[in-house]
Amino acid sequence: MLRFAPNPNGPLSFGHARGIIINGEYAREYDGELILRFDDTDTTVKPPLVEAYDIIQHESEWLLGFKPHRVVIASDRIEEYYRHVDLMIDGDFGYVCQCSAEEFREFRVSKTNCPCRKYEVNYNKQLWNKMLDGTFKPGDAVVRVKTDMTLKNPALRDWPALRIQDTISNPHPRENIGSKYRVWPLLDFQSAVEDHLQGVTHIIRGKDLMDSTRKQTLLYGHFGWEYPETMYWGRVKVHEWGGFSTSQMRKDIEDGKFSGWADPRLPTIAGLSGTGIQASALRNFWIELGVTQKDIAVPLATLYSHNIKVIDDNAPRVAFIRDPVEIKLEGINEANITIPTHPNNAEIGSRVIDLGNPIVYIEREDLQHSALRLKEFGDFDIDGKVATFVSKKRTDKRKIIHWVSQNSSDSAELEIVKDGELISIEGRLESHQIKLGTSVQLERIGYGIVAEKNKVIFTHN
RNA sequence: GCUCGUAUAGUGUAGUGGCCCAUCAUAAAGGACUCUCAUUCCUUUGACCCGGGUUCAAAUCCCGGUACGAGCACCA
Repeated sequence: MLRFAPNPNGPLSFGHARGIIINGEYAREYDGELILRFDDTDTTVKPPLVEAYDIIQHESEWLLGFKPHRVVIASDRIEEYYRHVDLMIDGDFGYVCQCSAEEFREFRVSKTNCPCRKYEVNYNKQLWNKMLDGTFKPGDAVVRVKTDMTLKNPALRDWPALRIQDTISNPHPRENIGSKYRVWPLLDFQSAVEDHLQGVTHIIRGKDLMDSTRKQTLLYGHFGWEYPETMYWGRVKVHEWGGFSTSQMRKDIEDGKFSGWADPRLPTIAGLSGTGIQASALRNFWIELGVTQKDIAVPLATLYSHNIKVIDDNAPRVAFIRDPVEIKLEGINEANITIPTHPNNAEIGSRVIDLGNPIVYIEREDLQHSALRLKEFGDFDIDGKVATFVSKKRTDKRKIIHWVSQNSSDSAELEIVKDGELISIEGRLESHQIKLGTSVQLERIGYGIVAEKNKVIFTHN
């Protein structure tokens, strides 16, 4: 029983894909189950985005190739967490602490017990009720787990389990939750209790959560539970992207720097899939990286190479002419020609090029040669804007170029992300009946995805 | 500062004491095929952080060093 637990403060991004894919893959491999859990217990610092709940479920399914077996939403489970606070106070391994964060920090550093620690169970119950009924305001009190203030690792000393949030000013965005609760669990407590309740047996997560494991293991000890088997992965940086965070992207989108979560410049799942990265390429990529604790920096080329393997066999070939120059063909007889859509996959069929009007477009850059071969058509000699037919067969080693006919092409746009900038290239795109969203290969340019009838978004080359 | 963790070719990764003059992928270079600067195929280059120790035997175990990273939030 595994789980992946994102904060729904935005849709999934590249890094989340690792979490869902690795956990999902282990679940699949060992006939286990995968829980998708929304850890939406912060309404102030990283408030959830109400649309994200649905989007994340769809994106998870897309990434995994199957639906998560169970979906759990932490904000639906608050009463359950309260119940465990009662158990914790009754068992005298939890207490209400009224120190400020700064005050407690000093106790943590000096390894001394805070004064709130010594109170009786009954007094703690009273204080806990004051947290719940609103007597205490945010910052006035917090529930702590009793560990040991002399523990070697400072992170583990009497760590905080629940705090008060101002849910009047910052209501939870889910309508049925809203301002219903003022006391909310922190990640370490919520996650620990929920993992036990759901019967999680294995946790695979980032190594930034290593101390979480240790904190939670101490709590499990108090409850008499057995902590799941845990593995960690290290940080992954993609050289071409640098650092990014969901919160920052959210801000940039709100500021209008990006068109939305699906902006092709963003390393979100929506952005990646929109530029033609396939779910199975992402799966192969993350599975290949595996679960090591090393911090790594990977080039995008690795992901692209996986993507090419996925799409090439079925990517129709299409011509797109950048910086097109009109050329008149002399000496041809055919009104149209038929050429294959894919060089090694005949099943994809063929395309018919209309030459009723003997005008074609080629890229300006190719015009510097005086002898050219129009691919799948014939050899031509170029003189100015006129191309004279020489031969159907190849007569020499002249350069082979892609081209489109005027009748069988439309003006179109190729959108490319380069160094974080969105660049639009105008040109002529071969007329086609390709379904939107299909990955194609623009001959001599690279792979792209048909976003609109006359707009292709570049994937990679 | 305290605590925890990691260290194999350019980049990733396999390898848990002898099958290792170290696997695979990717990148780079060269070549074959090809009516695309694509795909496919072949070849080449290229690595066990440093220093000690244990052992008949160490990439693999231990100690120290160094480098890098993470945690010490009333975020997740």
